[in-house]
Amino acid sequence: MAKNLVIVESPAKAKTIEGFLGKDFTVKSSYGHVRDLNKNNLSVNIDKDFEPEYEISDDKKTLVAELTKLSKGADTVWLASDEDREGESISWHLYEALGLKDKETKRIVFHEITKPAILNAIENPRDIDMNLVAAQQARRVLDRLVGYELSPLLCKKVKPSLSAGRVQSVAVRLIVEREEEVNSFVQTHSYRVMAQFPVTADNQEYTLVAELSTRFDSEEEARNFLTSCIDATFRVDAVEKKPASKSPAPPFTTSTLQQEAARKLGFSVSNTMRVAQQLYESGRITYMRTDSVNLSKIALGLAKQEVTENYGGKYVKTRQYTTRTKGAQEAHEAIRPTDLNAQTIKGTNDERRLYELIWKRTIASQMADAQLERTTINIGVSNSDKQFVASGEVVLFDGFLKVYRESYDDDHAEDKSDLLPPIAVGTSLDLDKMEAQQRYTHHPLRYTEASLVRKMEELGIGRPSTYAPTISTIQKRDYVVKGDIPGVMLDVKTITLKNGKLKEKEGTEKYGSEKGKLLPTDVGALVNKFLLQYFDDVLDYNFTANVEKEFDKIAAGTCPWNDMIKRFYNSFHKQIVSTTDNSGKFSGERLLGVDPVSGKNVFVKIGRYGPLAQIGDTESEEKPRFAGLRKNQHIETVTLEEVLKLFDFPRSLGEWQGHEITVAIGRFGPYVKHDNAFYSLAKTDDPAAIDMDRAIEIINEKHEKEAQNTIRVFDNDAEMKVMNGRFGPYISYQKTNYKLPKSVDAKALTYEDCVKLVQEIKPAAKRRSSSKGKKA
DNA sequence: CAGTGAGCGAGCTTCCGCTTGACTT
Repeated sequence: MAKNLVIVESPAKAKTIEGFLGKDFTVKSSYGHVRDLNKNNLSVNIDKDFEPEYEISDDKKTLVAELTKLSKGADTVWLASDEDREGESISWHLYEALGLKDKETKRIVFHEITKPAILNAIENPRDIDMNLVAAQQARRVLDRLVGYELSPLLCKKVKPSLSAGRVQSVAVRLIVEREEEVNSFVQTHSYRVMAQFPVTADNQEYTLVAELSTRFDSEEEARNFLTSCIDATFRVDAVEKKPASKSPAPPFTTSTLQQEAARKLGFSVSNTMRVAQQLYESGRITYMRTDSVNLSKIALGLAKQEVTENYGGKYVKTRQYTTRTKGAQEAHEAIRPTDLNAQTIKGTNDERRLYELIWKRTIASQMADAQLERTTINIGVSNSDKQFVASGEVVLFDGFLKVYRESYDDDHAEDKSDLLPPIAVGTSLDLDKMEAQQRYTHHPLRYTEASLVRKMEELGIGRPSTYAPTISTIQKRDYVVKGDIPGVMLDVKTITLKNGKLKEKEGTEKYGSEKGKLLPTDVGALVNKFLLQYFDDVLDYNFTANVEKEFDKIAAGTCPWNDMIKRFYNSFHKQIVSTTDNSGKFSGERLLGVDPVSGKNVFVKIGRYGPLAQIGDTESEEKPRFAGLRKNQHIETVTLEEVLKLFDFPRSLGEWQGHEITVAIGRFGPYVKHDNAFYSLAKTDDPAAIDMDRAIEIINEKHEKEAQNTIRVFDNDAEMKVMNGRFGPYISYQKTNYKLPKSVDAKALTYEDCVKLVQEIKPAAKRRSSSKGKKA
C-alpha cells in the first residue's frame, strides 16, 4: 500500500494530480462533503449551544469505509480539499469520519492544478484551520434553522410541501418584485425626430443620419417642428472627435459563463453546467464551479504565445484580473481551456460551441485594448435653437475585438458603428427626409435564468455550485415558471417631411414581447408576501451580505460561532412562534363578485393544491363548490366571468360504445374520460368546444399511439406487455414497469421469458415515491 | 399522473453547499 494518501474533492482532479506525484502517493476523491446534518430532523441541538449532529451521508458510507481502510495503511494522509470555507470543513469532516490522528495528517492547499503548485503545496503543509471550520458550521446551522423552521410554517399557513430558505426565498422575491415593477410601470410616449442628409465627400456618397437632441411630448409639437423645418436650412455647427478605448472582459467564472452561454448560445443555466462538466471530465477545461477570474502563470504564458502566433505581438497584453464579486472565495482558477493551443476540440455540438466560447473569452482577456474614435456631428437648424446630432464610431485598432465581444441582455445596448462622412464645420446640408415617430417607453425587462444568476451574484446570494440547483428548486416548488410574454401591438404615428411636404401615417408596432423569462406564479407571489410580512429581515437583500460579515469574524477567530447563531436565533425563533400562534391561514383570497345563478359569493384563492375558485362562503352550512384555475389564469387578474365557466365541467357528451364520455379539467389540464380511462386534450383544443366526434378522435389517437409502442402482447395474460418507451424497451406487468437490459431482444421474448424477467429485474422506481422508497 | 379544495390533526416535509452518476416510462 502507498505511503501517502491524498484526498481531494473531485475525481477528475484526483486523476490529474496522481500523475504529478510519484508511486508513493495514492490520490482519492471525497466527492464533496462526506458528512452532513440528518435530512429528516433539525439535527441542531438548540439547548446545547446549537451543537450540530452530523452523520455520514447515505451515499458516502462505502466511500468513507474505503478511505478509512486506505488511511490506516498510509503513513501520512494529505487533506487537499479546496482552500475555502467549505473545503476546510470537508477536510475536518474527513478527519473526524476517518478517525485520523494529528501526527499523520497534513492539510495542504493549491489554487491551480499544475505540478509545481502541487509540489509546493506538499512542501508547505499546515493544520486544519478550526476557525474557518467554525465559520462553515455557522453557515450550515444558520441555513438549517432558517429552512427547517420557515418551511413547516409555510406548509401550515399557506399550502403543503412548500419551502423557504436564505437563498431561494430571496431569488423568488427578486422575480416577484420585478413583475410588480412591470405591472406598475406607466407607459408614456414621445416623438423622436430623425433626419437624413445626403453628403458627398471624397467622391463618395453618404447618408448622414441624425437624431434631434430633444423629443416632443405631443403629436402637435412634433408636427409644428416639422412644419417649421420646411423652410429651414441646415448647417454643421460642430464636429468633435474623441479617442476611446475598450478593454476585454475578464475570463469566465461560473456566473459569467452561464450568462454568456445563455446570450450567445441560447443555453439554459443547467445545460451550460452539464456541458461544462463533460468538458472538465475529459480534461478540456479547468474546474467549472468557480468565482475567481484568476489565471495561472502557465496559462498566461500560453495565452501570450497563442496570441503572438495567431495575431502578432502588438495584439498581446498580459493581464491579471481581480474579482469584485461580493463574498468570492477564489479557491480555483477562472474557467479556461487546459490547453490554450487547442482552439477547437472534438465532441458533441454543444461541447464544441461552449469550448470555443471559453477559448475566445480566455484569449481575448490577454489581448490589447481596442482603440476607437468616436465622432459627434452637431447640425443646427436655421429657424430653431434645437440641434440634430449624429454619432459614429470607427475602430482604429481592433485588439481583442478580433476574437471576442461580450453580449448584453438588452439588444438595444449594442453599439452602433455608423460610418460618418468626413465633413467640415460650416458645411450646409440638404435635407432628404425628416421623420417624427411615436416611441413608447419600455418597462424593465423580466429576469432570464442567466440574468437572475447575475443579480444573485451581485447580492452575494448563492454560490457557483448552487446557482443552477436554486433555479430548478424555485421552479419545482412552483413559485416560478419559465415562459414567454407575447407583448402588445401599439399604435405608432409617423409624420414624414419630404420634398417640402408633410405626410402622416398610422401604423402598429409590437412592444414588450419577451422569451424564456422567469414569471412568478400565484403561489410564489403569495409565499413572498407572507415572508415579507412576517420575516422581512431574512428576506432583506442584504441579509446574506450581513451574515457573511459575521462568518468572516468567526473565521478570523474574533467571535465564537454559536454566539452569532444564538443572537440570530433568539429573535428569529420568536417571530416563528408568534406567527404560528397569531396568524391565520394565508390564502390570498379575493372576492370576485356574486354568482348570478346561486346568488352566492365567488372567491379565488390558494388552496391545498394551488389556485382555485370557490362559489359560496367557507363558513356557510352548505359545502362550497370548487374548481381549480387554469394555468394561464391568475388570482390577481382573473374575472368573474372567466371563473364561472370553470364550473361548467365535468360536462357529459353522451354515450359511446356503452360508456359515457365526459370532458373535464383536472390537475394536469383538460381531459376526456371514457370507460374509466383518461385522455388528455391537445393544447389547441378548447375544452368548452369539444364535441362527441372530437372526443372519439382523441380516444382513438391515444389507442393507436399505444399500439405503436407495444412490442408484444400475450393471449393468456392481458396484464403482461412488452412496450417501447422513451428509455428503451420495458415490460409492463400488473401496472409496474421493468426496464429490459440491453442484452435482451425484446421482440423475441416468450411469455415464460417475461415471467422470469419480472422476477429478476428490479422494478423501475416511480418518481413520486422514490424519496420515500429509498428510506424504507 | 387524473376529478382534491372547509376543519380536525397525525405525520411528513423542508435548508445550502460540496461532489457525481443512477435513474426516469
